[in-house]
Amino acid sequence: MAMGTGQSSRISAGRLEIRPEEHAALVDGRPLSLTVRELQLLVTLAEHPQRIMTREELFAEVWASEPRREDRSVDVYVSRLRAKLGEALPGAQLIHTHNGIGYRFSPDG
Amino acid sequence: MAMGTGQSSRISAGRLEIRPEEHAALVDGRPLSLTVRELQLLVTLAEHPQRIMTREELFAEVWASEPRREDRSVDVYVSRLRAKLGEALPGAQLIHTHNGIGYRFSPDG
DNA sequence: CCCCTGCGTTCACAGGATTTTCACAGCCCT
DNA sequence: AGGGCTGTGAAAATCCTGTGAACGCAGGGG
Repeated sequence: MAMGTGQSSRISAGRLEIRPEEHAALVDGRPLSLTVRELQLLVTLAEHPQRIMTREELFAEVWASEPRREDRSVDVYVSRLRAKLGEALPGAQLIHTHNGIGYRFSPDG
Repeated sequence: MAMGTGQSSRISAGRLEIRPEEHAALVDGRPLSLTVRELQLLVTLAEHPQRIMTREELFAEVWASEPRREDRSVDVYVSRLRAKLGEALPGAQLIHTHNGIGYRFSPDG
C-alpha cells in the first residue's frame, strides 16, 4: 500500500461504506451528512479497525497538529459522529471507548 | 521505535496476544476491554512466563511503589483480570496462584 | 471431629478521574 | 445577513481505583 496520506480507496464495515476520495460515507447506499472533520475522523478510525488509537494519533491525523494538553476536540467529534452513526444504524456500536487511552473502530459489535 | 524499559513489543500465549505499545490485549484478534491497571498487570505477568512473581514484584512494576503491609490491590486486580480473560477464553487458566508467594503466568494449561 | 487460623477470592462502595454532552461564540462561505 | 461548521468551557454522566469486609477453602491443634 503505497498511499501518501494513508487513504484506502474504500472501507466497508457491514452496512457502512466509506469512500474517502468521494468525501462520502454511506449506509445502505444512502450518504450520511457528515462534516469534513467528522468524516476525516471516521476515515482515520476506520482505516485501522480493531486498533486502539490514542487521542494524539487521531488528532495528528485529523487536525494535522498536536493537541493542547486539555483538548477535548476528539471527544466532541467522536460524540457527534456517534450521534449521526447511531441515527443511521440504530443499535450499532462502531466506536468503542478505551478509558485513559483513546478510541477503537470495530466493524462488528 | 524507541522501546521503553522492559517492554517486549509483543507477547503471544496461544490465542492471546499482548501488544504493550498499543495498549492492547487481543484474543483471536479482538481487543479485550481492559483498564490501564489490568493491562499493566497482565503485561507484567506475561513478560515473565512460568515465573512465580511475588506481590511485591508485581506491585513494584504496576504501581511503581511499595505496597502497604495489607494491600489487597494485586489480588483484586488478578481477580478482575481472570474474570475478563475467562470471559474471552473460557476454560483457560492463564494465571496460577502460588500460596504464600504470589502469582504465575503460564501460556499453556 | 470440630474449631480456629491464615490465606486468597470476590463483593460493595466511596472518592476520584475520565468521558460525554450541551451551549455558545467566532468563522468561513455563499 | 444567514446558515452551517468549529472549537472551547463547563456541567452531567460514566467508569476506574483502591479499600474494607465477607466468604470460602484448607490445614493444624485441641
